[in-house]
Amino acid sequence: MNQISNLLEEKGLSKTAVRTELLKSFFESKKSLSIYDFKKNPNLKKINESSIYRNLNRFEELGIIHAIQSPKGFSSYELIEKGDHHHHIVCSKCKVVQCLSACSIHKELEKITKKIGYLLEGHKLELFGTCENCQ
Amino acid sequence: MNQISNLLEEKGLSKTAVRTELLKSFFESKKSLSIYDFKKNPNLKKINESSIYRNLNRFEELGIIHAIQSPKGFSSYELIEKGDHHHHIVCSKCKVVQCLSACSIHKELEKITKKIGYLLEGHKLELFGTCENCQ
DNA sequence: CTACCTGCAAATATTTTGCACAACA
DNA sequence: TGTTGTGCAAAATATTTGCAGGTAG
Repeated sequence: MNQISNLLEEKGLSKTAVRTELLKSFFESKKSLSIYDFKKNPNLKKINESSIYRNLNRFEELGIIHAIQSPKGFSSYELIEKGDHHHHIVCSKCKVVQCLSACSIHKELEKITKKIGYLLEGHKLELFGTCENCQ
Repeated sequence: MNQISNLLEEKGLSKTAVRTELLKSFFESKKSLSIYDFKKNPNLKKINESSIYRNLNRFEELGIIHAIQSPKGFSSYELIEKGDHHHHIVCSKCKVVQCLSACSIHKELEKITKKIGYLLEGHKLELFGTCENCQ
């Protein structure tokens, strides 16, 4: 809980029930969370949606979380953590999203880009395929 | 144009004005297209949005295009292309975009995804770095 | 002719905004 | 006490659906 108070203070946000509950969700579940996850959470289900959206947008501006678009067309959010860089594969049929194990291609890409004089800083990779169930 | 007729026939779709115009857009512009691009296109701007959405969904089910979610929260679509597949690197400073030589990672990604039961159909990779001049 | 396709209008889903009241510092 | 946050209702944006008439094969 101290972690949450500190984070809010560091970012210059006042400590409110909504923000505390939202951040608690993020710290407790390491996966990405959407408005639907918050609406299922008993501690959050009676909080107004606009407050949730407003706070998520604020957290995003302050670099606490970042938004990713789910293939079904709504936003999900996850804590910005340094280090755990990895990618996702999306099933073309059922749209389920699965994490791949830690990214192993960066070194290889670095070699390719060095050849043409570039200094590689980052990359973004999205995979599309068919999952086991849908094949 | 024959390319479009053939594709429609191959997929068992009747040839209509809407489908022809949509596919023409995809073949002409190799970048991903959204509903906004179609509404700007003079040949498509008077076509009803629901027809566009219905056909895009159909094309997607049939494996002609795939949807990607734009970070702004709407869908964009692009042709699923066999063959001339390659990636781009964008310079963080001057924003110049350079093509990389033909993509060499697909086989490797296939191995990774096969391990978790997925049949890989495609991938999208964007690189960010600093070009020779800007370093 | 008959099945499929399209336009229109309405419904649904997701997110944002304005305003009045409430809580924080 | 004054600024900032929240709930509510309505608006804005993105997409889907039902139905009635039109078109392709």
